[in-house]
Amino acid sequence: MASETPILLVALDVPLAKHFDFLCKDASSDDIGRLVVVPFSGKQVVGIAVGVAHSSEVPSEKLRAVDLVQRATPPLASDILALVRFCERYYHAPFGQIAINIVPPLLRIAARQLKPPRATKPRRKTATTASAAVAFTAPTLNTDQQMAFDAISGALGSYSAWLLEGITGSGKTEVYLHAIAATLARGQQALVLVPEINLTPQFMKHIVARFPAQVIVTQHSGMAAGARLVDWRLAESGAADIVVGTRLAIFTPMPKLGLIVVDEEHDASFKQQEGVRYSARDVAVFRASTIGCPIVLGSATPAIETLDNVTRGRFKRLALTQRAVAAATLPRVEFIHLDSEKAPDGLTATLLAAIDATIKRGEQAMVFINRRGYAPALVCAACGWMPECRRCSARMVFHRGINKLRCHHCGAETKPPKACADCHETTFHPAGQGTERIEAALREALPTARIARVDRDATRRKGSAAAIFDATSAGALDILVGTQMLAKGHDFPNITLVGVVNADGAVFSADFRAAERMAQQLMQVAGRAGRSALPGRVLVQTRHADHPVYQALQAHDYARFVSAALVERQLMQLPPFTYLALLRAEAKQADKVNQFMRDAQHAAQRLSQSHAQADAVRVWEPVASTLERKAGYTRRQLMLQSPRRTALQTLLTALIAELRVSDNRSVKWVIDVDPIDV
DNA sequence: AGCACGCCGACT
DNA sequence: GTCGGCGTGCTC
Repeated sequence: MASETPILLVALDVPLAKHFDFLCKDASSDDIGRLVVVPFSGKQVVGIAVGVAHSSEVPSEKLRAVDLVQRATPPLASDILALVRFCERYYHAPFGQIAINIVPPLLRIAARQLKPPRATKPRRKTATTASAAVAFTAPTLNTDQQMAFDAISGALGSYSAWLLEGITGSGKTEVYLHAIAATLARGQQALVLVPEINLTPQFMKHIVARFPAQVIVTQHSGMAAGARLVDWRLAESGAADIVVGTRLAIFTPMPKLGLIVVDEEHDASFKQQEGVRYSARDVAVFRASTIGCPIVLGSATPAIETLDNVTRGRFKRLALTQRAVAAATLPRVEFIHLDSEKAPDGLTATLLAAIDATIKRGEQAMVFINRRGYAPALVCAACGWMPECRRCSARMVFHRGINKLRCHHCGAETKPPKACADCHETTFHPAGQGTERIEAALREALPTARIARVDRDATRRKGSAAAIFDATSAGALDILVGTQMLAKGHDFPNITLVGVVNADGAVFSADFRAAERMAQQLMQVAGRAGRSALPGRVLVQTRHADHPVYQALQAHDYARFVSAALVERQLMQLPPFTYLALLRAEAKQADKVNQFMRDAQHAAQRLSQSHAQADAVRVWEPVASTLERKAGYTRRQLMLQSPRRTALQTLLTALIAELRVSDNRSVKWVIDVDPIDV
């Protein structure tokens, strides 16, 4: 319908794959990418302008005027809009839901209050100015590091993708720092993505100390809203030289972006597991390729997909083979066979004796167990009944410190039962071990040892993890017990013993990626031992010492594990030999999800058959999700698999179109492209 | 998604 | 007699 007033096309944070039209008398194409406030469904909501038109298909009586176009601040840069478009196509998520959610929350709120957001004073980080007087000489690079740096710095100015593969302690960070320096010297900005857990004040101190005169900002979800916005602005204006952040930082506007680094690129936290299920690492590769800059993916234990990209020639491999501290040697890995030795409370006498000897020498030990709480279940002594969560298909985890049962999936908390629900007997035993129980057992066996626990429960308070790590560095602690929080990033030269209590469960999981994740974690944890001149030792309690994960660990040969895994993946036609997408659905009533899944499966099969043979997409049977019931919802998933990415994407587009028009209001569903847990 | 409207069950 | 459960319609 023709109209004299221009029409602004606005993307909103709704799960609808469309934009909405609003009247806006002074709209122009300059407004594309601007935040706007519009009346929508009876409320004012924040949207993003995606286009301008002279007329609208929408009947004129329905059209309403925008309340505000936020012109006090710059619109989202066109390369960021292009990044959102890419995610829309690749992850099949509505443009508006992606675009609104990448903007700092404060900007959204400020827009809604119809005020320009408070002007932000550019400021230097306090740590930056404080250390600005300190002259710092960068350490000289060893041969491997120098070759890696030469390759990357020589490639600045156009797209290239590098896997920087180096064992723990081989000095990847030093290569990043040199490459960042070379980028800044060209007048460009650098973006560093790190796993959630690595964005510690210590890590920031490290990078700030190295670039004392530069403006370094951060972007992660835990930041105060004001600081997040200030830092976003500094990045967007070009005033910030370096942005360090977690996965969401990949969407930070940076007009002079010249280098992207993804540290620990294999880390699962780069994949968003709710909402828009993007992989920040993969989006980063796309961003580098479109703006034309190098991307460096660093890891001691690269993802199998990343290694496959090297094989296919998409990424170039740079290997660091020497440990940066010359005297440091690789730790010796030994097994304690749980078949032949008892482990009361999870710890064998052999491991306890080794820990005792270590701390008597004045060195430190670390005990790794990938489970929080005291025991993963409570079991009735008479009949074997175990309390489960009412809303999830999972056992309740016993937390002795607070004397509660807790569901690790929905957060539900109850008191331990007085009597068994089945046989009414009143005696319960804790079954299995968690960090709390291992900590308690260590305190009992080694009463004079100074012990700290590092897991999500023990480090909930801000700064408490940092305090424990500081105390460890200062020698005020003898033993650290914890989950994979221990695996990352920290360099404690006095830790010479690492105990792995029991990782067998993950190694034999139904999820084909669990073994890969455990291999990566164990190599990381083992790397904590012997980072200085003192020799390190890793003791692994297991029943399956011959498993490829453990054999690779012992040989310090991740590539060997990868070879074994690849044979299996090829046999089963799993990634990287095929591409996967999951349709995940949940509903309160099981029959609703079941019906939805059957319909979706049939639709997918029909669509798959209408394509040529070469484009074949395999449609699996719908199955229960790993956690079948979660927070009162029954969950199912349907796997789609194809050797050709385009075939899979074509089918997904067609399938989603059908699901969107079909009547399934009571079912919540989402597409997960390149899922990391299946 | 969020919200309103609308029609059927157990209770202040 | 109502409060409230969630089915479905719609949002420019």
